[in-house]
Amino acid sequence: MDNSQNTEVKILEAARDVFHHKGFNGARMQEIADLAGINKALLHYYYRNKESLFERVFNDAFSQMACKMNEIFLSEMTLMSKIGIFINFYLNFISRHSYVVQFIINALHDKPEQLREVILKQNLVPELLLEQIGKQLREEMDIDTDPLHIYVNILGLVVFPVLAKPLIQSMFQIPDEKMDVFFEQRKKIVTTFIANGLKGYEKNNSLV
Amino acid sequence: MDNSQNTEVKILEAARDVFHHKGFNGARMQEIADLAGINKALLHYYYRNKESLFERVFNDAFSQMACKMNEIFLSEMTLMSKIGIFINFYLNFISRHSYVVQFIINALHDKPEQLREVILKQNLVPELLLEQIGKQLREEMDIDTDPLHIYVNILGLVVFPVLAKPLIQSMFQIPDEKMDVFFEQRKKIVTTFIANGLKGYEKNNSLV
DNA sequence: TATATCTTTGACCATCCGGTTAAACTTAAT
DNA sequence: ATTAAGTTTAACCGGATGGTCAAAGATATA
Repeated sequence: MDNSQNTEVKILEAARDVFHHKGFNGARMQEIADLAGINKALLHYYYRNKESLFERVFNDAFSQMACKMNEIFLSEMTLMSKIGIFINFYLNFISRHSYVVQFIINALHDKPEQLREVILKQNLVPELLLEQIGKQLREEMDIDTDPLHIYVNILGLVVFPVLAKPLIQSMFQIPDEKMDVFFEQRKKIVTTFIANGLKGYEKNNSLV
Repeated sequence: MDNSQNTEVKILEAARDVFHHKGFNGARMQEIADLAGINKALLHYYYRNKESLFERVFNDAFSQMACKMNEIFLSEMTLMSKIGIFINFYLNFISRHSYVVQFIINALHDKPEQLREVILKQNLVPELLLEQIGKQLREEMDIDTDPLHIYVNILGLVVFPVLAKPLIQSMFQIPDEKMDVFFEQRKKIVTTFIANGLKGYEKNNSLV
């Protein structure tokens, strides 16, 4: 029994590594088995097939990200504090797990219907999150606009550079060390950029 | 001769479609041949192997995007005009070619070294672009900050929602029609968000 | 018409890859 | 000790896939 749990953990960790880095089509069951230090048949003993293993990995990755966002944006703080914390947490987190977001986005791009079910099973109620952001925009900053746009703006400023890191590096020939500095700088840069960007939506200046 | 040019075009169009939608690992040479209406062996007659065909498709996609960006940001206009035009052009363009950016980003993520060479062969001098943006920030808006951050901010606000479209739709259960509206709204939203965000970088307020 | 070159095809090959099977091993309960 | 259930393995299978080859068809040249 003890050993079996251990095996499952090893499988999950190996599958996570391989799927995150190579996606569904690029991943090989053999490679996952090798990385977990087990037989390929044992992989199919624990997970019926590649798809079910992939779904499990996706579920874990997605819930991890979504829960953290919920935790931050549904907590008891100023909206601007939340945004600051989110930016810092996220830019730190992805310096170590830069592929997770791309993995999620690609997975959802490849099999939208299949994974939509996986997402819905998690009962995350993300509408609450938007409601909460909308409420705080109104009450704390006198801004009455679609909170989804604001949320997407924040995500875009934080997440995009991570997704596009290889693109940016290739285009502008930036070495790895300078990219670390770049991401560290963004913590401040993005925070003030958002703070100032929001001022455009104040009530007498609203777009909607 | 005439027919051979025709064949090459058909191959390129088919390869583009398949690679853009399914990536390198998801694409099948047979599918490309079928879509082009030719034999699979003929594919290898024109392009030695999958990799070389992929490189060609990547090169075309990348140069198309990069040239358009260069064209806009190196033209003779106010920086804010350029940004406005870029936002409008881009949000229109990707409503029809939503997968191109993701294709480029994924390709560069999968084979950074290999494709870096492809990029360098194009002699795009993107440093000029940053220089030009930096100059206009200084002269037109009295902003003295790293133009790369600004450029990435703009790209993030415009490109990220496109990349994350399936993610956003799944999370918030937004139907296709509403997403069209959403992207149309962003033209205004992003423009003012950037305009206001930039104000935070005015000289006596600079971060660097 | 004969010849050389370029284009296209059908058939084929080696390998990879997801998945299966039957048997062996381990463990805990009786 | 026997049995039953859970765990692990080696060997194997069938189909998919990237790639090749020799020959046939088309085209232009002399």
